[in-house]
Amino acid sequence: MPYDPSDFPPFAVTVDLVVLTVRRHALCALTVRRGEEPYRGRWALPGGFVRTGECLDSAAARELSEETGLRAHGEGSRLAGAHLEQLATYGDPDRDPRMRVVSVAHLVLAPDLPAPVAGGDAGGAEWKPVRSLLGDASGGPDEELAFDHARILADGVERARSKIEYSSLAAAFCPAEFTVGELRRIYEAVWGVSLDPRNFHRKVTGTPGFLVPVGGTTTRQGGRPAQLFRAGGATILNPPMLRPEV
Amino acid sequence: MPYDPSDFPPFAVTVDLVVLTVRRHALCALTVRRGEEPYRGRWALPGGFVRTGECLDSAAARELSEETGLRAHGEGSRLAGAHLEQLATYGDPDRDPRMRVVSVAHLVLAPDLPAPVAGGDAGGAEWKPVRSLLGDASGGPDEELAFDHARILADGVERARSKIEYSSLAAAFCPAEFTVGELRRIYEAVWGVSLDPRNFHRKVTGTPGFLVPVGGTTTRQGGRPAQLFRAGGATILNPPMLRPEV
DNA sequence: CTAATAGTGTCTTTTAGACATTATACG
DNA sequence: CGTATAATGTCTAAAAGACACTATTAG
Repeated sequence: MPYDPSDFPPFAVTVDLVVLTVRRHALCALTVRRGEEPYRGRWALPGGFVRTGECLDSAAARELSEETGLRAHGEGSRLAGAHLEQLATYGDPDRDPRMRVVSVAHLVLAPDLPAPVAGGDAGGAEWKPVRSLLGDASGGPDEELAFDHARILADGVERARSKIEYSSLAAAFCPAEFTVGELRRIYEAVWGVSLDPRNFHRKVTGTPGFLVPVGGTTTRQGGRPAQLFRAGGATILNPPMLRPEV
Repeated sequence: MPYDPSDFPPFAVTVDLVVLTVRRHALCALTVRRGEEPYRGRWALPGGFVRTGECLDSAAARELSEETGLRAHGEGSRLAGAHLEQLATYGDPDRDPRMRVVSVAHLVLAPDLPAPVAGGDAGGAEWKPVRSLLGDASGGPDEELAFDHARILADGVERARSKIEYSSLAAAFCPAEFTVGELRRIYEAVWGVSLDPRNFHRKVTGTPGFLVPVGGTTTRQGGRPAQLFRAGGATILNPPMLRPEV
């Protein structure tokens, strides 16, 4: 088929970010308040246009940095910073009432940030518990996100929940050094379940390459001091750590 | 941020299809020969522009139907036809030398089609073994795909390989009614391994909702007649069927 | 008959889940 | 001291892997 510019309809391409973290035992997503119509005053996912000459991942990393100051790294690397990966693309013709916008959503897993989020071009940014944005078995959401962002967020949360089963990505929610108990509380918050601390300890310390002891100990949680670990090089967990059925 | 049309650079949005099937014990992908520059005469993945007013999945289903005559159905349903899901989006600025094109790749898992593929606007369509398109441990590819389609294909193959571990999607490669042995040969072809027929039989027949006996038997492969099954309603396999390590 | 595939069963090893016990901090 | 968390160990049940054996077809 010919690539005559008159052949194709004009599209705007944006990146939207599902930025997840665990704060106070709850899975939270980064939201920004919209300053413009439509959906003025409503909460939305951070995002923006892809620029000319910019690839999709760079646009997502740039938006992330603008909104949070986090530096992202891709699927393979294990440096400090947040994990970033492409999530899915949303392009229903009427998802934006003004024009045809195709949004390439990205998923970011970030450690709990010390400073509350700020900056960027958004009116205000806030961590909100996922349950208040999406609702759960006991009720609907407290606040409806703008556009189709509730669906994007739901897809991102499901991706995160399923991906920590088969990979060591849960460590992306932790600071560079963390304890087994802190990692377990990540799993519990993301899955919304309770895990047996002893079986969890055996599982993660027995999986080669998942955790690397770093030598020190800490007593952040009170009680007996815990060993500190950092994330190992392994990215695939085999056998996986499966979610409890119920 | 304002959505002034002058603010965003113009993009073309296409869908590309990774259509996989298993033919003669080999995982194969659908390719079309390019009739235009660039990459004239090279093999490429089927695809085309997303039309105004058309959502991404519809565009992919339309392209699939035009290229193969297959009717697609989404992730949930289990009707006759092929499985279609979004794979990933590729938008590097220089992936197409003529203009900025963002391609939303989709993955299709199809049963072995009786008729060789034809039709559509492509010069010719052909099933090609994935190993000849991507190469393997023993060597590089026999033919280089156009654009970044080798990477897209590789991502689609990896998605298929990993998804049949945790879901009953392998049945999408089979006709409506199939035997346990046929399903096993699907796994063997997709993963490129040999599986123990007895353990495989125990695993798949012992997973509730995976296979539903349909009553008849067949002797397609020679030997003792095998029971016929159809895909059950279960989409998630728990525990999963993990790939052998080596 | 042999060859090929289907289907069932048995044994061993690994892993998950439930839970006891000890260790080391804090107040 | 009691309480909280960490870390290790023990027992059992479930599942995976290796493999013997029988069943039913084609030729």
